[in-house]
Amino acid sequence: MSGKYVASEIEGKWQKRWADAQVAFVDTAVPGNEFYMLNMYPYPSGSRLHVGHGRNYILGDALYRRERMSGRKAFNPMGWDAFGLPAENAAIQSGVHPREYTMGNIARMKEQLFALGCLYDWSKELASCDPAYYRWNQWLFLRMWERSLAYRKTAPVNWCPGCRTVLANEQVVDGRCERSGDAVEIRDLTQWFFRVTDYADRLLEGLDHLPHWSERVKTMQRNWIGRSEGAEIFFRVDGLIEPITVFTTRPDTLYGATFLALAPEHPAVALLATRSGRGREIEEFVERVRRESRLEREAEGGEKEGLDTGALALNPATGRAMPVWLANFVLPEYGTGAIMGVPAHDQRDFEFARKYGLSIEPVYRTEVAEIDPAAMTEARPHDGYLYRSGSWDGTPNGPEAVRVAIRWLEEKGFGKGKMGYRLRDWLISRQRYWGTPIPAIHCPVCGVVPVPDADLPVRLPEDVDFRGVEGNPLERSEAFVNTRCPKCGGAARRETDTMDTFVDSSWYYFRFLNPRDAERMVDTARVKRWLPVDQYIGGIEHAILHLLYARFICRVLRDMDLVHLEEPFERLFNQGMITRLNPATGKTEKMSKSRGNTVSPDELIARFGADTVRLATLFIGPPEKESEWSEEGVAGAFRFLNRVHELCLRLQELPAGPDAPADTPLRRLTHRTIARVTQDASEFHFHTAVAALMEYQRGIGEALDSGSEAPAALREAARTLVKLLHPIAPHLTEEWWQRFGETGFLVEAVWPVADPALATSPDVTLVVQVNGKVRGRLSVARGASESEAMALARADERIAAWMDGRELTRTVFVPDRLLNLVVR
RNA sequence: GCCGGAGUGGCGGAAUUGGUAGACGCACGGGACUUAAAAUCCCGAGGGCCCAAAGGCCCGUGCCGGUUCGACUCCGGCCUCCGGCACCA
Repeated sequence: MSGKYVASEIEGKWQKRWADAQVAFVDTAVPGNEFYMLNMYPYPSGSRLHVGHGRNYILGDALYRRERMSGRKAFNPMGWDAFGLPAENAAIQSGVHPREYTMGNIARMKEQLFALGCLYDWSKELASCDPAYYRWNQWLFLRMWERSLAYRKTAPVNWCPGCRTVLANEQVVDGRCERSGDAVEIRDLTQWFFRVTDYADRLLEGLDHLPHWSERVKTMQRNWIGRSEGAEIFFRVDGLIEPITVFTTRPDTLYGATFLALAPEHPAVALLATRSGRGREIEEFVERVRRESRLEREAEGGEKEGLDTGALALNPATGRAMPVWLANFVLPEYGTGAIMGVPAHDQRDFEFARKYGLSIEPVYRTEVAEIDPAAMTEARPHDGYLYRSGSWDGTPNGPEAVRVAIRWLEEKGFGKGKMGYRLRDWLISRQRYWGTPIPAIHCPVCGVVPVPDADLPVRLPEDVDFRGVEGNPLERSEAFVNTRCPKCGGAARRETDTMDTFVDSSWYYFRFLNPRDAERMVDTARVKRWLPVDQYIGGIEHAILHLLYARFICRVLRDMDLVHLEEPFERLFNQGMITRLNPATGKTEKMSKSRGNTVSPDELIARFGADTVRLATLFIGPPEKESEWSEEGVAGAFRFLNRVHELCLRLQELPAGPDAPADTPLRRLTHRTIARVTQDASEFHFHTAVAALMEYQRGIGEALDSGSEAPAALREAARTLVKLLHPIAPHLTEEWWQRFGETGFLVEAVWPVADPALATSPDVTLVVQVNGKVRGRLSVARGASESEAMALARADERIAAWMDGRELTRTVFVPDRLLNLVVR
């Protein structure tokens, strides 16, 4: 081999050897010394593993290698989130079956992972589109159905016209489909849901026990669950048998409630329409509001539209009649779909009342303020204390006022305390082919019947044509749709909805422990031994999608006694995105295929090698933040690896010398570097670890040049350098491990341990300050006393000059750090 | 509006149980090598001021104030940016 660093030669050789040795890398567990790491698994739809997206694989691999070298039994599995819309959309355009498209993408991505030198436990590989995997989605669905955690209902749901399917609320961002960007419409459809709202409190409470998750993600989940404390109040309405129930966070303002407003979708609206003389008007209003897309209806500053139904409700506190209105700003899915209007203290209610001439009655005031409702220009804050509120009068604003109101409501039977949530049930139906078929059968006699366990999996049919097709192709597959009712044996039709792909990803982390198990979904004993996942690495985009669903399904499995844990992921690391200047827009944007500013790793690997790409990616900045990609950074990384290579060539030619494990400057540098790199790598701060290694490389070179270092110290430095650099640049370092005459894989070698006696130097620089300003530096022996330092300081000309003619009033001495002389 | 996070050189960033601000890299300038260039290596550099030079002084971590011998770090009040939620009752 030539003296020059030729990345391709070295990397090809080691990638082949690692691939051959894969089986040996898969460990059996040793309890108490385990490490289970999970990269957010790639989507095959992202057919190119571009550098931006690839950062978490490189990060994950580097951490995995370091953990292995630290003697932990680690495994790093890979699963493919293989179902999804992109594959099906590609099929519609090209006619290629989604399976073929998906498998091609997986193969391509695997090649790129190998090319980057990433080690995964391929024996645990799984893909969600495999019937051996998705049958357990179906099995889980059936268990949830038995427990009423899966159910079917007709409800206004989000419909994406571009994807031609319904979406979960979590997949709607600012009124648009998070995938296609189309404005989402609201349609009344009968769909399958998971009852995630039953778990709202547990999901919320659990966040308090995740100290290793970022505040950012936890806040996002808290906001999404959106719990608010309040009360339900029942209002009797003339002509209705059932009272109308309202949710409010301010039951203490009940005396100020002057109207009720219902969502046009409220179930009582139909009755009100027939009873009042305004049936036609009401129907028209309902129609008009429902035609508005969610985007229009929730738009900020949208005009408040209302219609008086003519019905009257009774305010249980004041005994007065309140008109019942319909209002476009009342949303059917939050609370009860009905509100009580308190115009005096709520800006939205105030505007509505002003527009339609409804009365305004303040119930809070401060000591001084006398309030004239007619003079108000906006709603008043809940300032001061209650008045005009019967027995509640004089109660100051605050939690106590709410408690007083709830106690009164409960005593009188007019209402009760209640929590409100923003979170809604998880809509899992999708009107698409490429997903897990929902295991249900529609029988004209028996109704909706579950598929018996023995008939699982319900497989996707193969005889499907995709090209230019409208709607769900499953509906046109006779072989799939036509079946027999498992109960009565009569002719029946199969459910053609498939599941949201987030169902697949909600439990795959359990499946890595028994990927080929045909007997059960999860292996409870192995889960007990390995879970929770020690370290999860993923992007922030899953903060309230995947990560909320996974926490939910984990709890469901726990309640089924299949797993022991409440939280699946102990540590969560959100790597930041890589941005890059987009030549088309002139702006720095996140790297993505759709924006056309990606950097292909293939090209960079061909030019510089995988080690350079890995180094540049890790060195670019702190991994939790987003960082801008630069070509110059890659060149810098390449230069450094060349310097390492050349240094290793010189170290290789060392003459054999006597062992002299002395305390030398190089040995001190070696052990200080071990301490730094070990610490940095454990915090994912590979960028500072690289900085330490750059200093180390230069330090070893200088030690060599000096000619005075003990050969033993140089030999130690050579091996330490490749060990510490290995997680970051694995190929070059494996090569040098071997050339230095070591045997076995470096990835299986022992991570070096810093000798604390050597990691600290015998001399320290003591800073001398006068009145808090640095005026000099002294080199003293570690542990020097205050009087020794004082003597040295007085002997220093410069310091003496600063003290000259002034009175020393105080000295502050921090051993090994500083001496501060306070003078007057 | 509510909640969370962040503001440090030309740039990416380093340093926080309060103790030398700017490690490491990029870009830049100078030098060595070379016929020359590239590549490589070495040196320099926060801003301002004094000095022939050696060297020295002042200012400086978004802004204002506080605590302290000493503040990027702690406290109070602001400003800006990023992210989440929001006609949510």
